Amino acid sequence: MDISAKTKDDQSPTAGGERLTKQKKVLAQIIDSSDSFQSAQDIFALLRARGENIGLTTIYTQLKLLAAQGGLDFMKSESGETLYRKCSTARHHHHLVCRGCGTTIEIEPPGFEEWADRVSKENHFYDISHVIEITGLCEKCFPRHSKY
Amino acid sequence: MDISAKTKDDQSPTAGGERLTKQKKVLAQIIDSSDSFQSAQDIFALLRARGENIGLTTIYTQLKLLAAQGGLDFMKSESGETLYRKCSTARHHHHLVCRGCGTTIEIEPPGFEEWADRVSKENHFYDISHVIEITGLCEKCFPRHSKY
DNA sequence: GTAATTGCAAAGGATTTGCTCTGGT
DNA sequence: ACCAGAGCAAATCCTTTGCAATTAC
Repeated sequence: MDISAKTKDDQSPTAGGERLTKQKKVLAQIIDSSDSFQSAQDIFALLRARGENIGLTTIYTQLKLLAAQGGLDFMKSESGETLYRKCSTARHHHHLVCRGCGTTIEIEPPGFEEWADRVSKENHFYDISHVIEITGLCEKCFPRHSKY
Repeated sequence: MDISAKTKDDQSPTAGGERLTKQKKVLAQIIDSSDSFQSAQDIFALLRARGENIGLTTIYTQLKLLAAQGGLDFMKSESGETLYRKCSTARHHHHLVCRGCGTTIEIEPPGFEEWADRVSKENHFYDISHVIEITGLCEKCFPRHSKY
């Protein structure tokens, strides 16, 4: 039971170095060449078909990693799969505004940008822009916050 | 191999009869008394804690059934669970508008209303209302749809 | 009595983990 | 050589299915 040498939380920034493997290149290429959302399984199947065999585990690991680093957008499909797509460059924030005192809180609808992109594309709309505005009364401005 | 008698798609309205079981009542009560989204597992745990033991399978079955009949709203959590909540009465539509010719297409951001409710509640905002506006150029109004 | 329903046990499907081997630098 | 990364096998988690026992009507 040697528990001494286990500095598991070695978060040294840009520590030793990240390695550019063949698998990473292939994945990067696939992600980059698609504008739509794909699941790890999708990519796995695609690669098998294409001849190149990369382990499912690796795909899962890399996609998750990339998403965590903010390099990929992701969302859940209705069937339960996690779908990934290259990051939408834009991405701005939206706000929750109190119509009483003007207090503003920054909010981020999960997957909204992606959804908007997709719906727009499905309907053949281009050069998109959007606005989300949620207004309400904050705690201080709300008459009498009995229940809730 | 008797495939004859299988009228599986027996959609006869109020056909033979649906049975009101103890389990269904309990579930209805639980769903009705909560304003937030809960997973089958959540409800299962809740019931165990409360003493009443209803099978997980039954909970899954009923929730899915109710959702299919439109009696429940549902969404996927980030962790992959399906969350259910009693139907929101309100619910209005939003639009995708072409700023060139004004063409309007009705759209429905999946889970947006629920999300807005939740974020608002989390930030202690009440008496909420919101607007979503996506504008763009439809196929006819877009200069030259080269790529995309 | 009879079909609808329950719920255990087991199957399924997505994703993660343990761990050893491989390959990048 | 050294360690990040690959990937097989097995484990997890949520959900569905098979099916015998139960129960509402």
